[in-house]
Amino acid sequence: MFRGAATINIDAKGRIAMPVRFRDLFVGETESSINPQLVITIDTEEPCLLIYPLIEWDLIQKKLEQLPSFNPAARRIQRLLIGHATDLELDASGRVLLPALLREYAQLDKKAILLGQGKKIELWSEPLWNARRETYLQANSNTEELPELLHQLSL
Amino acid sequence: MFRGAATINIDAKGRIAMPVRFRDLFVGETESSINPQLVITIDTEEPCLLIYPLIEWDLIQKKLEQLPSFNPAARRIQRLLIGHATDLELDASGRVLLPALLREYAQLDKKAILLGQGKKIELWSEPLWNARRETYLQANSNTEELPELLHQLSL
DNA sequence: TTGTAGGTGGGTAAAAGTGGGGGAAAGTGG
DNA sequence: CCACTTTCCCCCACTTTTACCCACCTACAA
Repeated sequence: MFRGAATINIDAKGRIAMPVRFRDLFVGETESSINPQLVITIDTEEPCLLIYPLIEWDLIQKKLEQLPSFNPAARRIQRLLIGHATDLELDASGRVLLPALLREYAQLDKKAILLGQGKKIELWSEPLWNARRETYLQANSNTEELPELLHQLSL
Repeated sequence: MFRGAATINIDAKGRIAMPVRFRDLFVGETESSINPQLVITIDTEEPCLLIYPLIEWDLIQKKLEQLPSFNPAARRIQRLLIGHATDLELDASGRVLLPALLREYAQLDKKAILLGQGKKIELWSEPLWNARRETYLQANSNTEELPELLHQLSL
């Protein structure tokens, strides 16, 4: 289960080093490869990237493929998510090369933030995340907009 | 169950020593580690931090992850709470290093207050807590604003 | 006073993160 | 099919961070 934030640098080649505490959660269960395997794709609602362990992504893609083909919203989600999903492997020193297209989508250059989010990790450009975080913090929960589920939640 | 307040110092490295009477409540039940394990994250409504025993936090994170992914209010809570949640372990002398990002969020420097709050402990910067406490004390409960549940409460 | 336990400060070795050179592999064009 | 270019992977070296350890201080009780 992923959680927590980490600031990371993207090097001149467009690589990121996965923090150690996240690495174990990517362990590849395929016999073909020893290295941890992951899938990276875009978030359709925010300018950030989503990183899943390969096993998790497979389940999600299956669910996505079962959506009705003639529903436009479903097609949108399928094309965006599955269409941008890229297989990656951590190299010997725990790094991956981010595809140029995805790097561009999330406006990643030098400084970035990894946000653990349960089944996945989100990858944000640092300035974009800081801005997002600010607006989140200033908006004290509008309780009227919250789903019923949240009302029952006691932290 | 946590209760009561404790004043503590933050040392030059950003560490706090967990008071002994709180330590037992963090006992790690994982086989991987002997040391007490805890999770620390931010409070979304106040500039303070929340400290949970790992076991408790896992339950909360599970509930948070079940919220619908396409609901903005749910995403906000997930990103803020799970995104800032960090695993920590008490070291041999019962101390933990507070992540720099969280220290900054709660404006912690030298003097701090730990507030036992049932399932969790709150960590406040001392001046911020004193100010908060003042406003709480001056605002004698406006009984008309109290939710129905509170009216039925007999102390 | 002395012993013990909780709290504090800081040195240091090990681990994690970062940058970059060079060779292999893949892709491209003639 | 070969030559050339470009991408990317592996490796090494350096810097920074962090976990671990030890020593001391202080308060309280025997």
